[in-house]
Amino acid sequence: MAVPGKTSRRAGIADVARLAGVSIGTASKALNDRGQLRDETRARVQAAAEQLGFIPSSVATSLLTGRTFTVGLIMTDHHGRFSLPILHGAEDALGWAETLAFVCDTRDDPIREQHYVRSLLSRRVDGIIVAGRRAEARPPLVLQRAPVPVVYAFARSADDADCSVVTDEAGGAVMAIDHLVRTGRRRIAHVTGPHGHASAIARVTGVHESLAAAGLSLVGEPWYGGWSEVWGRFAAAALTREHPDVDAVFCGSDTIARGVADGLREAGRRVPEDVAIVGVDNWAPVAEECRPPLTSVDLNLREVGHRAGRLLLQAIESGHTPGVHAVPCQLVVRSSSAPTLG
Amino acid sequence: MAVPGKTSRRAGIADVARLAGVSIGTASKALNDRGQLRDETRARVQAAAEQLGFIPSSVATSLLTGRTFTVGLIMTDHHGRFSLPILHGAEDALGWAETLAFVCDTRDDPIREQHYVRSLLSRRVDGIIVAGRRAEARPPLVLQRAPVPVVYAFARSADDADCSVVTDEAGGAVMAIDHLVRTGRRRIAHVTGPHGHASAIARVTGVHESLAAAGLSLVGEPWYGGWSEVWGRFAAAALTREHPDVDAVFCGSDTIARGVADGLREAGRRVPEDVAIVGVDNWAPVAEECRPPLTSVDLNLREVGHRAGRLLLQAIESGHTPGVHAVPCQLVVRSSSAPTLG
DNA sequence: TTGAAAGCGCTAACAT
DNA sequence: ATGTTAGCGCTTTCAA
Repeated sequence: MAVPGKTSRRAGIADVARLAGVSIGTASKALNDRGQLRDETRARVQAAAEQLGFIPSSVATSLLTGRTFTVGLIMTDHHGRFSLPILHGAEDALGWAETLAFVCDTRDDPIREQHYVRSLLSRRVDGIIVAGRRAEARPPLVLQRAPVPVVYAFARSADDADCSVVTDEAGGAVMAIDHLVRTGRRRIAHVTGPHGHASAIARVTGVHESLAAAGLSLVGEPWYGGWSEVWGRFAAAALTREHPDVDAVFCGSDTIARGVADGLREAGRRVPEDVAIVGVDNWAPVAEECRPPLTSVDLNLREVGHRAGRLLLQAIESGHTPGVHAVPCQLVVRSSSAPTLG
Repeated sequence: MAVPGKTSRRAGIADVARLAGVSIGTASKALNDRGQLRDETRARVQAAAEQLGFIPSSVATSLLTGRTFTVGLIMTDHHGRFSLPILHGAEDALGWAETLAFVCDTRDDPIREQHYVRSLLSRRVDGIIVAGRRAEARPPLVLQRAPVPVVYAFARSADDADCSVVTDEAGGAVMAIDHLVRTGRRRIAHVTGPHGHASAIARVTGVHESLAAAGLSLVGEPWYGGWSEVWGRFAAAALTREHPDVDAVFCGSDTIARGVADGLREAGRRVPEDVAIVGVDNWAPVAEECRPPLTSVDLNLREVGHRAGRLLLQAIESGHTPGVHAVPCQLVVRSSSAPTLG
């Protein structure tokens, strides 16, 4: 009995043609449903292809057509909290293996990035998606005069002639505040990440805007600190001391929010009865394990990736769509912001 | 002024040759440092290539040589907690853009997997890495008679003639227990995930083995439950009730461990003074935010990926290395298991 | 030292 | 309805 499952050489279209007793050109037509062929011939060729386990080489057709149906996906955050959803969204848009993505983790190192870009260009990718790590704009990719479409996702390009897809961070903050106001909260505080961080700034803007529209104002100043739980706990303790009447806290991240939840509980406040909490990221491992589970603003990164993928395909096929495209956030309500019981 | 940075068509070697005033063959030799050429000619060609921003097409050379310097990376867990470190390790092994990886997220769907495999084969990848989601063996990939090397990472192939790289789960448990015993703990309990889960089973085996070697035995039976914090909190409460003299808990995951830490604290036990805790995964967002920060068994997934990448390259270049290759775990000590103070 | 030509696997235009 | 041929961009003999 022969060794199953392996042949020494991969079957090419020439082998298929030979087995089917036709010319290579005829085989090509039969396999691609083109030209005028007798049904019997078509069937015979397809049977031969089947029998040989023939899978056409896309490298040959790429050479021919100039299109590879591959894209590069450059990611800069190696923990993948932001890049992965973007990747998944992009995969959706790229049609599940129609177009395949080379994933390149640059670890935020420009040298490595340049290295990867060159490698991608040499592989003749049809386009490149750059998935950023933060809300700040990033310098555009250095393409060596190669006319390859690029779409920036999450972190927009500093050059507005480029095409970028971002989340509407300020809009997310507006959603959070509106939700709190609509569920009866009036004394709302804001605990967030480092001063000067673009995401923090955008959210603070949204917070003020939304509160002003409701005729309210923030309890105290925004509390700037870090993105950690320990900062959240610390802030909660200080907050209840300085503003005992606070009835809601909007946090710049789920991690901070979880810290705030623990801090409030330990300060004797009930969540959500006494104080409601809303976070940002809707990051399951944090939002769902929080006590109580966290209402959170989802950044819709998957949709950002999907949009980026679609814009990239469009750029490849019809043309460039410059500008910054904002994807709205989405509020996911859990127990931490249930309406006040009273 | 001309539009900068873009040319309508990509420069090919023919353009370089024309600009340098040599034949295509000569240009090729000059650019690849082959053959016998006058230094001046070589320099002239390289200058021309530089000027045109020429980047050789690897699709042409792939067609020629049959090697694409690409691999497929199939991942099955879309949150990426396991796949991402594997990807990073593999990237290291694949030489930072020397060989590029197509990332395929199958969402654990066999149909999608088959789809991706076909797509990868048509792109003539040199090999495939399959990054599994759990410790259980998985059915081997269905390759349509294509002689493409495959390495399974984390979840081994059910066929032992395949090449798999896994973590030494039992060994990791041994490390945890040894650490606890060496730091003076004697009454050790084990709280883990679902009964029947392969990872849980392997760790329990290691636990018993290691305790027996130290002349000890487990406090009670292993506590099987879920992988969540809430299970950890529940287990901690029950554990302190049933075995008040427990002085250490080894947990099947960091998430469980964090729950246990909170549960113990709320039951009035001090961690690590009264009870030490060790988790598994060394997952930063959990291990570092835990109160106190968690000692944890690192699964070394990055090394698993690295090893898988190296084995794949080896399979491509020299030959197949069948069998299951185990990568040892590594204990990362933090405060939750500091030696007893008394 | 350089140029010319064949060929990698495939498609498409043209010939039969 | 089927076969033949040129050529995608490049490397590599072989000839000059």
